[in-house]
Amino acid sequence: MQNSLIPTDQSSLFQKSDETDSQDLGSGVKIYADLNPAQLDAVTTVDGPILVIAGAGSGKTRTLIYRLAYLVEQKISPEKILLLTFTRKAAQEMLSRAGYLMEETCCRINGGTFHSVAGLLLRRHGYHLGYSANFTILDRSDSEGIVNLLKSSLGLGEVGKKFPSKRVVMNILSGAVNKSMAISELMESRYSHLIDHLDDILLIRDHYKQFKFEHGLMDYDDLLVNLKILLADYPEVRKQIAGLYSHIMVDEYQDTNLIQAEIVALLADGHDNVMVVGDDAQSIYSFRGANFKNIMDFPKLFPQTKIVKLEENYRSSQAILNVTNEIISQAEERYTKNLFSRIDKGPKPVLYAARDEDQQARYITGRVLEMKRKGTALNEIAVLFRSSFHSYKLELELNNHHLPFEKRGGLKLTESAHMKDVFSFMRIACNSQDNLSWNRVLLQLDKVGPKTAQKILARIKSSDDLLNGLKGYPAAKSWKDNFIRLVELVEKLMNMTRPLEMYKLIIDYYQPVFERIYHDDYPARRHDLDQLKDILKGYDDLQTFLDDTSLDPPETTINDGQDQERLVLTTIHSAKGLEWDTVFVINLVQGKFPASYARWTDELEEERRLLYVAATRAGRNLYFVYPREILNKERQLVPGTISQFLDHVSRDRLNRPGSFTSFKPQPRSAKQKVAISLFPPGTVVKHGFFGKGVVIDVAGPRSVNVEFSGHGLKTLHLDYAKLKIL
DNA sequence: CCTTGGAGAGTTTTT
DNA sequence: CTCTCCAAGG
Repeated sequence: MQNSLIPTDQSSLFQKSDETDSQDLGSGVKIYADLNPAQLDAVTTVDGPILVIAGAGSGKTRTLIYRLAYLVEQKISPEKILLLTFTRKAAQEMLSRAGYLMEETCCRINGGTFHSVAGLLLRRHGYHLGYSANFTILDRSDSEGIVNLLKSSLGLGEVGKKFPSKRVVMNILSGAVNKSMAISELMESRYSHLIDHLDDILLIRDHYKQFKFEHGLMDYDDLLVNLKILLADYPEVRKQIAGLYSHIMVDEYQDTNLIQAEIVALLADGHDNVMVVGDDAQSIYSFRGANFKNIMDFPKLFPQTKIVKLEENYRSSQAILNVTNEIISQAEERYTKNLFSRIDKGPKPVLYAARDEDQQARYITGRVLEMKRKGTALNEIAVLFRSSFHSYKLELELNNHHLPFEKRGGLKLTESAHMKDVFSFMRIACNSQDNLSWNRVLLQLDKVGPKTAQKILARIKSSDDLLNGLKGYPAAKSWKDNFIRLVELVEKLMNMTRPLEMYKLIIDYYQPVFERIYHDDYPARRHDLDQLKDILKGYDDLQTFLDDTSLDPPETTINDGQDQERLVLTTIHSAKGLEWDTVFVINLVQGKFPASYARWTDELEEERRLLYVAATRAGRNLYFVYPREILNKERQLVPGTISQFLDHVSRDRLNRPGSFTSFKPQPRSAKQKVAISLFPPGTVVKHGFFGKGVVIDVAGPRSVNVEFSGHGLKTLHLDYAKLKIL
C-alpha cells in the first residue's frame, strides 16, 4: 500500500538495498526498499531502549511489522518477542501482516493487549497473590453490579439518602487506580461536589476489593495492578516472567497509563530491549488514566533511549495536512512536529453547514450515493463522530436508502442483559465461587428476590461441598422445583468442557426463563442468542471464550453480509490507527464536539486531539459537517455554534459550499403543508414540557412562535416539538 | 418478601 | 433505550 506512495526521489534507498543482500528476508522481501531512513533506523535497532515518535500516517504500523520480521531475521526466537498493542484486533492484524514477510514464524510471537497478556500471566502466576487460575474477569457492568450489591448491603443506597450512582462510584474507584491517585485526591480535584461521600466511597472500595478477592474475581484494573504487584514485589516471579521475553514492543504508547509504563519497565528488567511507539498528539484516552507525558518520560525511565521521529506522512494529501496541522498547532502543550506529505496537494477539505441534524444525515447519504455511483467502493468511506449515539439519525437515513454500513464503538453484544444471563451459567461452571453470577441466576427464579438470593449466597460461601450444600437448602415450596433444576444444571455444566454443548444445555434451561423475564420483547433478543451460538463454535475452551468476551467483546452489528462492501460508521476512539480515502466527521458543533462535559482545560485539549485523530484518518477527501440548529434538552430547536476547533482554521484552507444557496429544501409533503396551516395565530396548544400556550405567529415554514404561561415566548419546530391543539 | 407496571431521569470515549 | 424509584397487590 504505502509502497506505491513512496516518491521516486528515494531511489538512493533502493540502491542501498541492492547492495545489501544480507537484508533479504525469508520470503524475499528487501526491507530497505520499503522504508525511509528514519523507519529503517527504527527497524534495524535491535538492542536497547528506543522511542519512536510516529506522526499520524507516518508508517508506524509498517515500521512495527518490519521490525518484527527483522528481529526474527536476526535469529531472535519469535516466542521471546512480546508485542503489546492497544486492541486485540491491532495485534492480530500486525501479526498476520508480519506473516507475509516471514511465513509461520510470526504465529509464535506473543501479542495482545496489556490486559489480555496480564490475564494470561496471572492465570499462571496469580497464586502468589492468593488467586487461583480460574478467576473470572469482570467487565464494567459486572463491577457496577458489585458496587450496587455493596451499596445496599452497607445501607448506603437507602431511600431518601442521596448517594452517587454505581456508575459514578466506579468512575471514581477506577479513575483513582488508573491515574495512580488517592481517592481523596481525585475526589477533591474532579468530584468536589461529592466530597461528603468520601468516607462511604472508601468503605465501598474496601468491600469491593474484599468481595472480588473472596470470590475469585478481577476487574480490568486488577489485571494491571496485580501484574504490577507480582512483578514489583516478587523478584523471583519477575525474573521468571521477564525471562520469557528478550524483546518488547509497545504500540500506542501515548495511551498507556502509569501502571502500564511500570509494567513495561519491569518486564524489560535485565535487558532493556524495549521499543515504544506513539504520538503525543494522538493521546485520546486520558479519561482512562492514559498520560501522554509517559512518552516524554520514557527517556527518563530508560536513560540510554534512542529517539527516532517519523514525520513524513504517507496517508493524507497536503491539503488535508495543512488543516490538521493547524488544528493541532492550537494545542496548549505540543512536543512534536509538523507533518508533511509528498502526495499531490489534493482537494481542500470541505466544511459544510447543514441546516439541522436531519439535513446533515441527508447530505452525507447524498454524497455517499454520489461517490458510489462514480465507482468508489463503500469501504473506502467512513463517518466519524464523538459519541456513538451521534450517528443515530444517519443510520436511519442510510437504512432508508439501503446503504449497507457497519457500526463500530458503542454498545457491545455482550452487554445486554440476556447475554449476561447466559454467561453467568458459564462463569459459574468455571469458577463456582463467582457470587456475582450466582446472584444473577438466582434472581432469575420466580419468587426469588434480592433478600432470598443473599441468603442462598451466604450458604454458597460457607459450604465446603457446594452442590450438596445447595441441594440441602431449605427452599420454599413455590420455587423449590426450579431451584433444584438450576442446581442440577450447574452440576452438569461443571463436568463439561465443550462450550457448544454447554450452550445447548443452558438454553434448554434458560429458554422459559428468558421468555418470562423479557416477555415483551424476547423475540428481538433471541437473535443475539443465536449469534452467540455461532461464536461459541469457534471455541474449544470455555475459559478462553469467557476471557475473550470480557477483554475483546464482539460489536453489536452482525456480520451477516459476509464480504459485502460497507460504509463504516465509527466513534473516533474506535477509528484509531485506521484510514480511509474519504472521511466525514459529523456533528462538529459546540456541546457535541467538543462534548459539553469537557469543562477543564485538559479535557478540552483532549477533545482537540480527538478531532486531530479523526481528521488525520483521511487520505484524500475530508468533510467536516455540522448542523446549524440542534435540539436542546427540552427538545427545542436552537442555533448551534460551530466547534471551536474549526472556527480558528484559516478560511482559505477549507472549501465551504454555500450552505444557504446550495441548500435545496426538501419537497414538502401535502401532510406537512397542512400542518403549518393548522397553527394559525391564536391557536391554543399544549407542549409536553412547557404546558399550555398560545401561538403568536408563524416563525418559518416549519416553525411557530408560542407564548407559554410560565416559560415565555418559544420558537418551536414542528418536526420536533409535539404540539397538541386544544 | 416478591412481582409488576408506570413514571421519570440520565445517558462519552474503552480494556 | 435502560436504569431507578415508588406504590399497590399477592
